Amino acid sequence: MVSIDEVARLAGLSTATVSRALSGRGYVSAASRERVRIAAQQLGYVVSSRASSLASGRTRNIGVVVPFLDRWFFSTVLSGVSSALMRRGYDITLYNITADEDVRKDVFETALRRQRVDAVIAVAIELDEDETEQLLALGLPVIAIGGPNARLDTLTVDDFALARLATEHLLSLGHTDIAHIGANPEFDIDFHIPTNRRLGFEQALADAGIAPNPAYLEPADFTVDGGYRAAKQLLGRPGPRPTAVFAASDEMAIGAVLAARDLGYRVPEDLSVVGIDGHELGDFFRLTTVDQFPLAQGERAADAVLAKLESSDEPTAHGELPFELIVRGTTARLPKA
Amino acid sequence: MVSIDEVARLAGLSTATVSRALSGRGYVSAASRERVRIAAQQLGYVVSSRASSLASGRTRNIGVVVPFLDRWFFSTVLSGVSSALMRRGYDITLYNITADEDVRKDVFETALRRQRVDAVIAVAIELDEDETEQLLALGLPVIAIGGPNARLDTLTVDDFALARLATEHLLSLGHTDIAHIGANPEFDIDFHIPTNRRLGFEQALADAGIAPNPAYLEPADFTVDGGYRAAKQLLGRPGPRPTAVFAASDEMAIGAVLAARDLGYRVPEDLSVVGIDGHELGDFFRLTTVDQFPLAQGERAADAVLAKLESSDEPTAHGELPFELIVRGTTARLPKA
DNA sequence: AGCGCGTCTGTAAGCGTTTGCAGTAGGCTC
DNA sequence: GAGCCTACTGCAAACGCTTACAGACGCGCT
Repeated sequence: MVSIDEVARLAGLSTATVSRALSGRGYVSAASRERVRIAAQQLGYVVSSRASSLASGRTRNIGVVVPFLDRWFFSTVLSGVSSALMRRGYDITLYNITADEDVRKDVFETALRRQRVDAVIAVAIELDEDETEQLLALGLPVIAIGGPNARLDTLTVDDFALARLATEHLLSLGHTDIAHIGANPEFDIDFHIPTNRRLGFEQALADAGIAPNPAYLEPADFTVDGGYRAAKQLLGRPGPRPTAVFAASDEMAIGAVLAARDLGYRVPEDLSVVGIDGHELGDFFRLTTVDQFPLAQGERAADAVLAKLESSDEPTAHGELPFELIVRGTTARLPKA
Repeated sequence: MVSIDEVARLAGLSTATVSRALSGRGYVSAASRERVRIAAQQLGYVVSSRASSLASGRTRNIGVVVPFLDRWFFSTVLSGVSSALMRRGYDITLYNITADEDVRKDVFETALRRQRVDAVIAVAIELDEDETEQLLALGLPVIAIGGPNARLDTLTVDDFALARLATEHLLSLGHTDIAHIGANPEFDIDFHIPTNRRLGFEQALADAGIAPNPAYLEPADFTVDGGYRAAKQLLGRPGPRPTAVFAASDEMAIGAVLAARDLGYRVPEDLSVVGIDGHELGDFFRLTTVDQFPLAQGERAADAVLAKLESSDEPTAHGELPFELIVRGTTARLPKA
């Protein structure tokens, strides 16, 4: 491995000047800068992050904490984070909080404290008091995406508003018998996203003067399969059936579309379906959805964390993330009886 | 940040002994070990990876190079890598090779050379000569998954055999008019996976004495949509139509199933469909597939790289990855005319 | 001419660990 | 009792950078 001394020797300068030239800190004459550049290039020198970070306290590395790697939403956010950070010359190290409690504990108590990262991005993690405290105690800039947390700088999408928008879209098409696939009202107290979407849904109905129908609330687990089963229940039960379904995720919405088809209902003629997310398969299924631009969420989080890193005083505040109704082919006007 | 000196003071020992006690290297009496444990625990001490890696040359961090983060296969492999490594106390830093040539160049020329990682896992990257050279020049253990590379230790799944197995499954059900959705024979010279799958398919047909029918070869881009379009072409064209389709990925197979349904063909009665991968949605669609266990691939790569790290002489050799035919509901016996 | 200032450079002291080496103590063998 | 070995410990020198500090120089000012 070639070290900074060799570059200094070849450039005929001290290591201090080489360091300054390469990092862009402090005064270096244009001539020296150029000689350093050439020498470094010639030797194929790359600064050792080990030594550099020990000496400077900066690692040029951001920790990203995610609950899942193999689910579309999270890997898409991660992809956004990654592309924004790599562009700026930062590396990213990954902390995958799994269901395993020991691993999770280890991440907060040990892994994140190894001084490997300059800052942390937490993606859609429901953090308890202790974990929030531990993140804060790192003394590093932290940005959380989703799951509002009063003590952390958070980028959130307004799930309540998202759900209301999706529901209002159905209402504006004349639907009044609208079902919701999503949170289980009995079990979702601790997990905000599904709950907020359900509440937004209910608010939209209330605003339209429609009383909530408990039979039109079907819990599901945010998978295609879950959405499929839920929709089958909603549509297959004897008695009145909904003319529209608002699913709390695109994957469930896709499941609902497939369930409707399997039961012989046409989408959107017999059933309108709207989802949330902006899933990559949405286009294929012509799914109407409220896109929350997960790739852009990742990029914004990366930008925000770098901004905090560069000027720690900046009051990053709590950012609101954009969303947009994308009307495609799975929703239509309620036919006149 | 509490340092090793404070632990040493509290334990009444030298920093050297503390270091040895915590790392488990060299002689330390049981009593000292215990005192160190307690002192470290009490102070909440965590070794600084900055200092530790500078002094020891070990980072306890593995670099993982992936071409995509937001595609199911890659994020699943990554998930496997991550869980296996975290379990062993390793961190993982991510290098996402995007389409952007500059980023790709930067990863190989700079990012990987920052001494941030002890070893590298390259997932399904088609490496050219230079890149292979650069990986080797790192002087680190490297494991590649997929894309056989004679100069690197590689874990490969035998795509040729996979494809042959899938095809033989269809043959054994009595099908002879079998179409393939996958590689474009004209453009796939540089990308081995699709090509090998096509060749395996053709070999199986040849072994069964069936002449390849160029009209039954439909290129597609490995997405659901691509599979859908390809299947529509295959089934919609006037003239003879295939009774079975072998798609080179599950996502394309799912597209094919949906296309068949949309055209009014029943699966599997009118058309059998088999895919490759073991995609998470395969179960939902009752898709017959050849599973290649991507999660396990990631875990195996992680184990292999750690094994190389621990005993560098071990001849890891070129490992073959397992695969298995999973027969579900999209394939059936060819009905007697 | 003398002064202050901005620019540039080098010297050397860290940064927080790990580890080679030397030293001690105790137990064995002869 | 000498000699050797093993188990344990501490001292201090790395590891490869960054940066505070100080010195040197040229410039414009008084």
